[in-house]
Amino acid sequence: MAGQPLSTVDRVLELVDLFNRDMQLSFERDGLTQARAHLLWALRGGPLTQRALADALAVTPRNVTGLVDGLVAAGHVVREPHPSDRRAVLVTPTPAGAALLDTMVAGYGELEEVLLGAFSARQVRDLHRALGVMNERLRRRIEEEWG
Amino acid sequence: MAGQPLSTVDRVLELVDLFNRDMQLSFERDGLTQARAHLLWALRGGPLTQRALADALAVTPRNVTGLVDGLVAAGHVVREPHPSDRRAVLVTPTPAGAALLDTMVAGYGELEEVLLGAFSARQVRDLHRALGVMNERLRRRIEEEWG
DNA sequence: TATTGTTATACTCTATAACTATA
DNA sequence: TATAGTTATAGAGTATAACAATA
Repeated sequence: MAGQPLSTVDRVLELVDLFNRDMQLSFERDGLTQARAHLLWALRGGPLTQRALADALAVTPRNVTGLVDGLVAAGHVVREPHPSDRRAVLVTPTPAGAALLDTMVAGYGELEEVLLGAFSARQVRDLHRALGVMNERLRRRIEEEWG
Repeated sequence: MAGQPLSTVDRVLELVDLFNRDMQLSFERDGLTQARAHLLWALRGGPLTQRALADALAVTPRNVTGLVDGLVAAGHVVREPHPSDRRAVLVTPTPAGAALLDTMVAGYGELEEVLLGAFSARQVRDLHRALGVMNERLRRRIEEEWG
């Protein structure tokens, strides 16, 4: 293992690991677990019902109940009645939660800077395209192999 | 959000998501959870003590005990006495576990094929280098920001 | 009837702390 | 004393199944 040159996929895997580590550390600093941060992130476009959150997070409704409970207890979100469907609740960030979302968005921009800082515009464009192609292939492979 | 062009970091994040999804599906097909697959993967270079596994997986020794228990019950690994240290155990793949490792290695090669298939040698080289630079920066950022 | 969210229950992964057997 | 691994205990995330309220 040691001393062997890394394959390109190794480097992608390494990037995945580093990403996860960095993000988890960020979330912990903000008092969020990864799962709760993920849910909060899903609200950056506006309030969602728990059902919509379950779909967005690819997780069961029961699971969303627990995550929202935690975020409510921490003061990051509130449950509000849905205006037209009395079965549903809308999960909405509190001001504190919205501020946290802002810092997440900012950290996101900073990450872009860190990762792409010293590349030329052309290199960034090529990388952007290559990543798009890889994503598309991986998506197709998942579709074909796992339905 | 919808319709907006994806930034390069968005594409990296998307790749991370797809990777995790694909791998988790593979592991489930092989009867492995993600954590157990990770441990088994760490054994691809040969047997390790549980202490070494705890370090490799960045996890507590107690946790390794549980994961090894599960893999032993499933017949993927065995605990063997360490030849020179009677406190330690060596975790070794069974033939079944080794076969599983082989399929993991093969799937890895296939992934390389899927992801890089239609790129030119030069494009792959550029991508390889870019990923190396990004990894290095992310590693440094983590080091600086989180110690 | 179908859907939204909850209660009940269980399993996996993770952590800390106390302990045993060895080094 | 220090290290390898286990037992004890606890908490978070996840799932399925049964249920109530509403559509």
